[in-house]
Amino acid sequence: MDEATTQKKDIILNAAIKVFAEKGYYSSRTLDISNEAGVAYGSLYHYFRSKDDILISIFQERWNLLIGRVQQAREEGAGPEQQLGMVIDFIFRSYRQNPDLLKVLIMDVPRLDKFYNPENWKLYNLFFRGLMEIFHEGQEKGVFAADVSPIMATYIMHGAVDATIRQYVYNPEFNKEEFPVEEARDQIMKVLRRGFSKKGEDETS
Amino acid sequence: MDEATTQKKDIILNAAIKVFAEKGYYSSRTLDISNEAGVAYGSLYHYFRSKDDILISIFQERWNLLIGRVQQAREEGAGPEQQLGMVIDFIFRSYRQNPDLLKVLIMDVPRLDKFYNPENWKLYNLFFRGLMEIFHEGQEKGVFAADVSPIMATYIMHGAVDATIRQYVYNPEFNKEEFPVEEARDQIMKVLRRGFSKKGEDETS
DNA sequence: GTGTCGATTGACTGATCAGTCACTTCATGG
DNA sequence: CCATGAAGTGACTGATCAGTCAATCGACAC
Repeated sequence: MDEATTQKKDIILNAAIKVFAEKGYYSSRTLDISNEAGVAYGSLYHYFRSKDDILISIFQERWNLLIGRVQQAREEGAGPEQQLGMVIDFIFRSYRQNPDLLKVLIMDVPRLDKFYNPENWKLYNLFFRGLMEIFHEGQEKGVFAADVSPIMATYIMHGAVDATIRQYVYNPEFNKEEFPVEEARDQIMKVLRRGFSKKGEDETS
Repeated sequence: MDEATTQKKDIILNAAIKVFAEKGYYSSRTLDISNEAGVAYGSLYHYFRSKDDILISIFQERWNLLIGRVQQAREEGAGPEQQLGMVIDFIFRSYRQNPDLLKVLIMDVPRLDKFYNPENWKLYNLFFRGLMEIFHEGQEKGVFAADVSPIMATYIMHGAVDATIRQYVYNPEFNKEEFPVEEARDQIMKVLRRGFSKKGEDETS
């Protein structure tokens, strides 16, 4: 795939992110995407097999970025707590930079039947695998409590971040101005640090 | 609305939950729903205005149940921690009893454009309001840390539960047999109790 | 100047489905 | 036993759209 092709695909993908975020996947017309991208309707099908393929491509491309960041955090973060903080921070910065993308990844991708194939599951779970490694290392180093399974810790962390961003994206009653993303991020980190901490371990049955 | 009408509506709603859970809202045909319910196609439109109306009715009816349970927990739970536990326990028990319903509430309802009207937001946020009261009381009684806002605590709790149930519903790589719901529930409670606990408050900057 | 081939175009088509509606059946009460 | 209207029926329709395809463009080679 040459440079020009990659660029054109990217233009279409970014247009699709915008359109999907605005109207939701099923209400979006492929014609809307081609208009937004400034290409002919038929060109979409030159670069992608189908509408589904466009959505799945968005996921695959951007999810790989996320996995890369987890890897980077593993390598550069001083300790498990810092590594966790880096991942959470990256997700919130991604939201600030491109709320539309997060909306699509959180709301549209998981609703597509075709998304659930072995290839995508593998990719999806790679992110969780990276997080689990962080928790596992934290337990071995005696930083994180040993009585919480890394897999549950992973889901709890992911859920906390996911649900919060959902509020930013959808809840009109949630005051974004009075509650900036940075504040939300810090509070989540605070709760998770305490929740996973070794120090609290003996205090609950 | 007389008894017979209520019953018939309920039959249709339950059939719809099954169909939506199986194929997803957009891939479900209204004909599938009438077949599943054992009523004529046209009858659906006697009891409901539209396909959207069916999905929203599912949400409204069942969400009111959830809100009632939060209220009940507020009245019967000994302390904030117990009350929180009762709510979490109710959600996990709902999943065990009717996984299809949870799947629809988590995945299909939030993806419907028509869902996002003021009436539904109000109902949706009533649940969060109830949870916030629990956290607020916990802070006043000195059980929960004062430096985590009740609203964030609410989202974190909701997200943790939501993300975990999502794994049960969707992730084929997640081993449900080796990790029963009760275990997941207990670990979430453990992490949240520690995370929100007053005792950990001074240990993080 | 001419040939080749991938990129680009958008009008068209075939299939799909939510919702309608004219009709039938049933229950109730006078 | 009839009248009335609510409940129930399912064939049909009108609108919608994803995806196709035959035609055109344009860049590069020889």
